[in-house]
Amino acid sequence: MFEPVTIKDIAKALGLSTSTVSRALRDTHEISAATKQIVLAYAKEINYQPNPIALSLKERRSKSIGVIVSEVANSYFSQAINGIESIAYDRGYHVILTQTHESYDREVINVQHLASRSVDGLLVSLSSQTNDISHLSYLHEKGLPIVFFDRVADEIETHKVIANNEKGAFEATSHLIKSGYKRIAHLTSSTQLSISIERLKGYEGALKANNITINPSYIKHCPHGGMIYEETENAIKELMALDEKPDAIFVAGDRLSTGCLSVFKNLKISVPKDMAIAGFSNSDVLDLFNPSLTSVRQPAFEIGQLATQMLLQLIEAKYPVEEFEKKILDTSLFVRNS
Amino acid sequence: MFEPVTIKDIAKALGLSTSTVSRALRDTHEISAATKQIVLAYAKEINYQPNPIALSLKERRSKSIGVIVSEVANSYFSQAINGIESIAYDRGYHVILTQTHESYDREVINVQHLASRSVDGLLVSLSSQTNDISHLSYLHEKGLPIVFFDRVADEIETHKVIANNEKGAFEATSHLIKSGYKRIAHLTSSTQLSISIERLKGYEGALKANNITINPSYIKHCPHGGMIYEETENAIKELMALDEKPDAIFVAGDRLSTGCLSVFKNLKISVPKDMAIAGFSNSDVLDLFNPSLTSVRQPAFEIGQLATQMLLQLIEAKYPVEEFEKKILDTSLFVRNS
DNA sequence: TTGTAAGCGTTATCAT
DNA sequence: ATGATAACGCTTACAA
Repeated sequence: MFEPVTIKDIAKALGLSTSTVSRALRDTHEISAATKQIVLAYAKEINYQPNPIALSLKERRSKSIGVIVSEVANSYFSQAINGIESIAYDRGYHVILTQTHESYDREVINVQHLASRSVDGLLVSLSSQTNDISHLSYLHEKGLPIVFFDRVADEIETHKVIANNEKGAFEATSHLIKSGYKRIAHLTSSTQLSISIERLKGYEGALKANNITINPSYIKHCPHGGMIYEETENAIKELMALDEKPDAIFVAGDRLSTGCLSVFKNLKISVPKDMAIAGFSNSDVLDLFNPSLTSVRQPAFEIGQLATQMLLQLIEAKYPVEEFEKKILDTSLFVRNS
Repeated sequence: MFEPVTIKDIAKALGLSTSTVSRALRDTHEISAATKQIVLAYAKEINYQPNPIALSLKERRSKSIGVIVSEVANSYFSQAINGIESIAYDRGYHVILTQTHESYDREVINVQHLASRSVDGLLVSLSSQTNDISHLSYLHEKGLPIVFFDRVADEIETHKVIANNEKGAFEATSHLIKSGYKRIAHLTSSTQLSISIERLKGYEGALKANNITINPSYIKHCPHGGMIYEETENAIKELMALDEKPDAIFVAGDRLSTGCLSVFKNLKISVPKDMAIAGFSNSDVLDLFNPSLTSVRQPAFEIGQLATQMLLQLIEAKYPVEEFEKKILDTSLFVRNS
């Protein structure tokens, strides 16, 4: 079974040396047109395919990039991965995909697994549990190109690509305020996540801009970002148990938004009928049909593309890069239309 | 920058030979406990990481599997990929992801790119454009382990994992019939796709079982499976232009189902108000909120897991496998609840 | 128990 | 223009 053809086989069959064959196969000038033709013809005939692993060993690069996300089955990430793959494909890179499921331990393992030189660079969106980023900074200092997207680590000096979370949150919250809501709660994920911090800032900014006092009991954290139903349910139950129930919620995450909607769908406790929800969500299906969500859409595909371009730039840079960029892409607000 | 530590470095530093170091690092018994400790301690100190590429070259395996799907940003596939990744992770394999975007050419390129010995096996769901599978059968004959999932090629003798498409289609169509619909159209993707054929069979079976004549003009193909809005729109317009308009549609695909719903949402032409739609869809968000779709849900995660288990079994088999399995997992029907 | 050497597939360097 | 050789990092006979 599976006996791959090597340069050696071609050399033997044609009575040439491996170096000659190698030269013929690439576009070196130090070879006669005649032998070149013979080699190429024979290589084609027996369908020779170069062994990328041997090449990787020699050139100390694998032509592949590692991607670390929390969940593939999340519209935002699957769209981002689509963007990542599109650029990687064009540039001849493989995409190696890993998930953290929001677990710090798993993130560390994945990073190390990928990084032990089987990957030329890393595209990272941090897990919600991640506080300590030494596993990444260690590699970064060693020279492994890393680009963050979405959930970034400010401590590490490298390229970053994010959505304008603060502005998106500001707009969503402002939209709720303009629509007449006054007691706006904020449902968000883990406290330390960059996206949570930015979105919280936008939420608070909008309240301040409208002279609404920030009510700390209106701000609820779900560290697992909507992955655990009960967590979201409890947060909402607590909000609904308040003396002054909120009349709207700004939700700061994709899974959290749908989680929130399903809690409201199932909830037995009394919920204001005209409760409004605005939240980050990249599910194209959701805002096509769900009438009760105003969604903040992130340009996930573009973020993935841009992050990949930047990573490949770092990987292929001849000299160490000194200037790092933080690209911030605008979100768009999809307002419910009925 | 990035000067990786090798076994050679350790050997030099400790005044040992590379083979001794290599032995110490693994669990060979042909080594003294003393040197072993010294080597392990030093390796840890300088944070030695073995180079997987060198290992791959030596052992002729990369501990990675290639995945070929049409689109990541499709609930079905992202869930399947989640399952794939979960098993691959447990078994220490990397997942290399590629997309065909339903293009045959791209499928061929991806297959070749992955297969040229950088991957130990392939998990394939065919593109809707694929007729000719020689690019796969060639590799399969050469001994590359391949497992198909979802969209399979019956011509190739290997493991396959699919949902019970025929039964799912039968149930969905039957459900429409039981609900009182009589003129049930069928919106499906490319003619040659295994899933299309199976779902068509289930649709026709349900009609026959209920003594309803099959109306060929009720069966519409969208080769791009809902990826091109106009294609879906035209199909539906044609259905709606028929003298005897259908009163229900059974839709045979994930993107096609949402595409169909959005067409109805946008369509200006007259559409029966009580038009019922039942279709394959794996969007958990969709059937949570959309009242107008009865959805056939595939166990995508389990399909991904099972396919990966089977692939790894093939990869790690000591002897060529002769008996191949076709696993068929049941779908479930989510009926609209209002 | 440890070291030497060959080999995995390729390319670069140096001869010829 | 072509061939021999070493090297990429690792493992494994085989020798010592």
